[in-house]
Order: sequence, then structure tokens, then C-alpha cells
Amino acid sequence: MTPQGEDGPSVGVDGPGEGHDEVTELAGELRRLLLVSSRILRSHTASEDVSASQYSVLAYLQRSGESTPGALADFEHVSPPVMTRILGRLEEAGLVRRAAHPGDGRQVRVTLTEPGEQVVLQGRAERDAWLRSRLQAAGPEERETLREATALLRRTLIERRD
Amino acid sequence: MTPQGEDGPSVGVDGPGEGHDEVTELAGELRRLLLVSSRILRSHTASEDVSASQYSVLAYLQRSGESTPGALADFEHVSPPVMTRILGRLEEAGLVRRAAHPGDGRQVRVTLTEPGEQVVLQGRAERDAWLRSRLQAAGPEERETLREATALLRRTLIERRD
DNA sequence: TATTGTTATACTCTATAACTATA
DNA sequence: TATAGTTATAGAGTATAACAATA
Repeated sequence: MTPQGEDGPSVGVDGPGEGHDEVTELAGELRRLLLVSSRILRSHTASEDVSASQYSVLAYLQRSGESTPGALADFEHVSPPVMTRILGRLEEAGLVRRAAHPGDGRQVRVTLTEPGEQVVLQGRAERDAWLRSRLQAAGPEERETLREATALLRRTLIERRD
Repeated sequence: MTPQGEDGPSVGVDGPGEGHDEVTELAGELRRLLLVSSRILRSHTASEDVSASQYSVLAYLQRSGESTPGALADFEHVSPPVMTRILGRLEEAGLVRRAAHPGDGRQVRVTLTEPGEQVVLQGRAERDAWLRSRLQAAGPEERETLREATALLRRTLIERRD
């Protein structure tokens, strides 16, 4: 659990043509892991009527109570137009509500509708079923490791990014 | 490093309505991590002419020497038509070559062209630059943890899946 | 008849640029 | 002038179903 040691002569970006140091190796593996596992996850997480991205927004709203398109776009790391579209579909489906923002006419207040709330609460079991079965199969100790890994990856890739 | 302990009364899928046990919590966090970080990675990994998915195929071919559309689809976890499209674009760009398979006329032999090889070797530094800078910033010890985490996630999500 | 690959079709995901409305 | 959001446009990613060619 020692903090760090930002040193070591082994991390030099060795010359082009040579090109395969320790960090590059890890980068490649991580890249493939994220690319492939997000594909698998999407295919297992999408239901007939609510896609993975849409569900992610619903789940966030269910926890936070309300939000705005801009804040949701930031949180999900998508561009504003993408969030507009996601919200458009969710609104069409009657799962979210867009209303005037009190105090700032430019903003929009996004909240979950009753059916939207149901989708999150009822859908959780089925939607995450595949992922949960993977985690169940992994066993308690590996789950603990995965918990730490998840937090570390989030810090490394998401929060810490420039 | 003890293997497992597939037991514990705490992992019951508690009743609907209640719905938020330890595994569900982890599943939710993992889902969001993969969704968001793959978005970030794609945006940082795509160049003007070669997308993240395309590059992934090139990188695999560079290592393996040759492959077939079917094998590549399996490896990347995409459906055959998707791989056909990816290969079509790479072939148009002159980065891969499709040729008759010796011995089995149904199959297609896919290999890297000279420019394709260049894209992989030269592009690696720039392409993975963002990810590598994240990993450099993390420090050696966290990288070691990330290495283990990557392997564990791959076993849990990709290899072990039913 | 089974396998490999492609074509056809139809979505979702994603971004940049341009526009509208409010502050 | 700056900010929040949307519309317009374009392209990549993805899957299922139908088809062709070979084994």
C-alpha cells in the first residue's frame, strides 16, 4: 500500500522502431480490454426498449433526483448534442420529463417520470443479470479485488484526465 | 491469493424493491466505468483516418501475421458483417489485403500491407499517447495493480463468459 | 447440409458546426 | 458577449436476416 515512487529508469519511451516498453504493453492490453468488454457489456445490457446509454442516464437520474442536459453530458462524457438525442428518445418513451429551469431560462430541468423510475428499479435485476452472474462466479475475494480495480481505473482514466 | 470461497449468506439476490446488494452495487459501478472509459478511450484513440476498432484489427494482424474475417470477428467480439465492413474500409485505405485462402475457398486470408504495418508501428506512440500518459502518471505500483486488474477483468468479463 | 463470408437493412452512437434563446 | 441547449449533417459502430459460394 506504499504510495508511489515516480522514478525508475525503465519507463523511458524507447526509440521508434523498437517501440514496446512496459507501459506500451499495458496500454495495449487495457485498450483492448475496454474496447471488447464494453462491446460485450452493451450487447448484454441493452434491452428491447432502453439502450445501455439511455439506461445509464436513467440510473443517474434515479439517484440524483434531477439534472440538466449539460450536467448529464459531462457526467456521461458525451457531447451536448448526443445528450439531447438520448433525452429526446427517453422523453418520447415517457421515461423522463423536460421542464423549464426555475431561475435560469436557458437551462432545462430533467427528471424521471414514474415509468422511468420503474424501468430503473425493476430493470436493474434483469439488466445487470449477465454482469452480476459474472461477478457471482468470480467469488468474494476476486470481487473485492475488482472493487479496488474499478476505483483505480476510474481514477486513472476518468477523474484524473487532463 | 486464496482461490475462492463460493459461499457467504450475503450474496442472496435480495427481494425486488429492495434491490441493492453488494454485487449489484459493483455491477453498477463496473458498468459505468466500462461505458464511460470506452467512450473516452475511443475519442483519444481515433485518428483522422483510422478508428479505434480499425486500429485494433491492424494491431492484431501485426502480431499474428495473418488471419481470417471470422477469426477476427471472434477475437474482437463483433458480428461477421461488422468485421466485413471494418475490413472493407481498411482495404479501401490500402492497409490490409484480402486474398483467397489456400486450401479452403470459403475462407479469406487477411494480411497487413506495407502501409498498414507502418500505421501500426509508427502510430503506436501517438495513438496510445493519451493512455500511456495516464499510466505514467499513475506510477509503477499502480501500474502493477492495473496489470493484475486488467487480467482479472479479462478473465471475468471476456474469457469466462458463457 | 454446414460453414464462411458478404450484402441488405435498420438501428444506435458519436462528433462538429451552425443556430436559437436567455443571461 | 457568453452560456445552455437544440438542430443539421455526416459518419462510425452494431446487429439480424437473407444470400452466395464452397466444403
